[in-house]
Amino acid sequence: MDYAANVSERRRQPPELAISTVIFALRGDGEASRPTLWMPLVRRTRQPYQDLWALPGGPLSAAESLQDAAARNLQETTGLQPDYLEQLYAFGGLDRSPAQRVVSIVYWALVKPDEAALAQETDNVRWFRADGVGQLAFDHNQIVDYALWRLRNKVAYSSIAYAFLGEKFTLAQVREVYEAVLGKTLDPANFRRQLRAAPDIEATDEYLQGGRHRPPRLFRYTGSTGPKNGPLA
Amino acid sequence: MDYAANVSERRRQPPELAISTVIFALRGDGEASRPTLWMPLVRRTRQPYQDLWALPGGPLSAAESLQDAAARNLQETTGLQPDYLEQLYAFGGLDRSPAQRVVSIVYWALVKPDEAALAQETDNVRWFRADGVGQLAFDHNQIVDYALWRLRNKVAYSSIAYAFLGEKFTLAQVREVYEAVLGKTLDPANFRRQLRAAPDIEATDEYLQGGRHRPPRLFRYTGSTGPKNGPLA
DNA sequence: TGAGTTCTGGTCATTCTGACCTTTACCTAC
DNA sequence: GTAGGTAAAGGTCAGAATGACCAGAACTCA
Repeated sequence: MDYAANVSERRRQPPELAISTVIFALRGDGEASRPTLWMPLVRRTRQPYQDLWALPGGPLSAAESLQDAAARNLQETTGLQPDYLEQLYAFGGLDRSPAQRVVSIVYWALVKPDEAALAQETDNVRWFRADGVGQLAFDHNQIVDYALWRLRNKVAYSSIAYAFLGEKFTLAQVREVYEAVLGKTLDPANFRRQLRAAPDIEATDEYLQGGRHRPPRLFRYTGSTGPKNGPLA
Repeated sequence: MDYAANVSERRRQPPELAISTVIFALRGDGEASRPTLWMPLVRRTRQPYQDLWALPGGPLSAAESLQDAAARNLQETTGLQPDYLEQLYAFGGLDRSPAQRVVSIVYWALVKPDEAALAQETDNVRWFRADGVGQLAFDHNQIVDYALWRLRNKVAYSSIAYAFLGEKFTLAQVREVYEAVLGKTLDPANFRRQLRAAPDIEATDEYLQGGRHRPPRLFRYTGSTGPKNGPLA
């Protein structure tokens, strides 16, 4: 009965529009192991779901595009300005939020290591491993799962891996991105062969010093960054 | 000045939420040639863009999910109940509609030939070739282009082609779907080899009679229909 | 009966892929 | 300084997948 009352109550008001973003970055775990996927979350300071962690987001201002709203909100809540920002999905189930019905248009973003290092951790903003976020507010666990699914798919057929890397990188670093995202190890020699055949990866004449082994050559990505499959491209 | 006034006017009101759908079906062109992609459009009976053709759509009712809203609206405007219905994109540019700002969550659908044959053509609903829709209302040309892009991509790596076909079909009919969508001819023998290697295509012991050539065997698709990559799957 | 059509199965060369090996070049420990 | 460890870098090899093409089978129509 309470449920039916809630439903008919909601029926009177138009759904509210909100923007949220799932942000991915690659971070070295400890010192020894390989880098893994991380994402920043914000703590809810109000009901509902007070004190639970949630995706950064907020209402859509009337005078900005969806993408602009996502970028601005990201900047305000986490201080991040990602190089890669793309629409993920519009979530509009009836019971996503207990009181007012909310339709969330969710974006997903990839940030480079230097950008991720700048991001301040505050009491209400904390980075989590993507595979260990715990229970989140609203349906945000479902959203994170879907974003991970999209990321894993897209990394396999697209060139988004370089959105995780700086201007110059070794081929082993590219491989670490793939390994972290796909969750499996790849043969270094075969991986290298494929990348050397790719048209938009250019060898520099610099080498990365400091490892306890033969110094690897640095490469540069000359393809276009950012999402290329949107309706605007 | 007028423009600035419009913008500040819009700024006061929250954006309106609407649902639209791009519907694809395969139809035999004339008699001789191959089937091509078609889509139903509805005539605008009000301003803005009165008398122009537009995608079927309407406002989001407060008590139904996005997908349900798309399916219901589709049924009401075109009489169609597609087997395949998937979210395409959320369009939220500032100037999509001249007066009130509208955020449209767009779905795309694939219908089988028997379903498409049922669809009534009225004065305000007409089928168009997908590559010759002319000028549409709002930003619907851009939306159609994007839907076509998605369809062409997805047909290449997914099994959505069978959403265009009935229960039993010849391998040549499957090839015609690919050829119509991709816009190029495919080698019949090589195409057949690939389909025979696919796990979820099953040969029946029936043959299609009536052609002026050797009767082709009928096959059945045993995989799951409908979108499988959504956040709910 | 022969011509025309598509169905169906096959060959062949090329490319792509995964598994694995060898040499190179650095670092560190002795 | 020398030996051993490590990853870089390039290569081989067999099997799978792909594209181009050929030939017989099975129907209809003239």
